[in-house]
Formats: sequence, C-alpha cells, structure tokens
Amino acid sequence: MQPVRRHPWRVGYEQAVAIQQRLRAQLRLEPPARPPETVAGLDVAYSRRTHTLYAAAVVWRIAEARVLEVRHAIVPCRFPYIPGLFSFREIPALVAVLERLASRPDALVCDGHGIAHPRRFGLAAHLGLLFDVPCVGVAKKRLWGIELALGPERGEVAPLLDPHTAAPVGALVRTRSGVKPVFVSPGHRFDFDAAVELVLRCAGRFRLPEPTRRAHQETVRLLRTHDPKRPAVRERRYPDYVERQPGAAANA
DNA sequence: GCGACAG
DNA sequence: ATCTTGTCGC
Repeated sequence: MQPVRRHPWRVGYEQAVAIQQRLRAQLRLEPPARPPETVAGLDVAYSRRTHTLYAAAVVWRIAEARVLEVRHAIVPCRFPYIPGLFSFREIPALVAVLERLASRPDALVCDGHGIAHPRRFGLAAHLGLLFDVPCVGVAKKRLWGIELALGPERGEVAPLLDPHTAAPVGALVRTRSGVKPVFVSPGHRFDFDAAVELVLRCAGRFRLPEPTRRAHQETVRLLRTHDPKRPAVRERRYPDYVERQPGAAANA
C-alpha cells in the first residue's frame, strides 16, 4: 500500500499548522461507496529511552472476525507530543507500517481523533488523506467538542459537538455496556453514521474495536522484545530465606 | 491569568 | 504514551 501524498521529513510548529490548514480542505466526508469488508487497526508504542516508535497494523476481515495480515515498523521519533499536532508525531511510523502491507484494506481505524479536532484535522484525517483511503478515528479521551449525554448500553451513541458552531464533530460510542465510551470521528472518506457503524461492527468483547486492540497488543510485544527493560540492579539476596527444594516436605 | 490538553 | 506499586475482581 503506497501513499498518494508525501509527508515531509522535518516539520516545525508553524509549518505543521499550515499543513493541517492546507490539507483539511481536501478531506472527503462522504461514506465509502460500499461498506468496508476489511479494516486495518493501527497503533504505536514508544520507547522514551531510545526515542523510537514501534508501529503495528492488523488487517481484519470483519465478517469472519479474523486476522488477515500483521505488519510492524520501527522508526525514530522526531516530533514532540503536542495535543493538536499529534499526527506529526506518529505519522512517520504509521506510513512505514502501511507501506509494508501487502493488501489494501477497505478502511483504516486509528488510535486518535479524526475531525474531532480544533482544526478539524486529527490523526485519522491526516493519515486517511496521505493514502486517500477511508479512515476513522477512535480515541479513548476527548480532545475537542462538547459531550452530550450517553445511555449505558452497548451500541448507544451520543453526539460530540463543536463548541463554537454546535455542529457535530464526532460521536461517543458505547462499545460495551457500562464501560466508558470511545470517541469516534470520521477522518477521510467517512461520514458520522458510517464511522459509528464501522466501529460497532468491529467491536468485540472489549472497549476498543478488535483491530485496534490487536494492533496495540502487537505494539506492546514489539516494544518488549526490542527494548527489554531490565532491573538496574539485581535484587539483593536474603541469607535467612531458604528456597523450597522441589519435592521437599513443607516443614519439619 | 486559568484550565484543558488525542498519544 | 511511559513510569511505577498496589489493589480489586472474575
């Protein structure tokens, strides 16, 4: 899978904001022509110690609830975390992992917001536009918008409204009864209803949609194998404590 | 000046 | 997100 637009190597703050304002005009917020059958869940883990991003993509066939493909990418981290400019931090890793996909999924599910963003250009909007692929954002916390009341049952939905215009920017979606909702917003080539529908179709037994949840697991596994943390010092020895011998009696 | 602030 | 120690519940 190849991007249709290039992302610059080095980006400063003002340039990042300018890129967002230029690209957001190109977003298409209509639903995909046909309902997605395969989606790629995406996630990134960080090593603070080595300034490295560990990205994973899990391609998922919705109808069969089955993994089709898993890819990884490891890239250096070259942009700070700034709320509102989050995509510039993770996009190099996500582009790298998507370029490794053999298949072209019908849609992407990102770990972050789409247009529920102060400039209407969150990670899912940015990434969807770079590849011109349908993309939805699923975030665990709010960045932008006013939350309307949401019922407690799985499948219930409430709007997330722009603070200035009261126009919808996304939705709160209850993916599990009695569990905190997720924040769903279209990124590119999605509208609100199709985005919510896709997230619910990908929802399994957990709060996060299954493709993203599995991508997260992959990311954690990558971090653990490539950047294992070892204790700074070995735990001290305890001279008075005697290890139980295998097969020894419990006491004398 | 104060609070809010995706990952 | 990462770091870090413990606690609660199936």
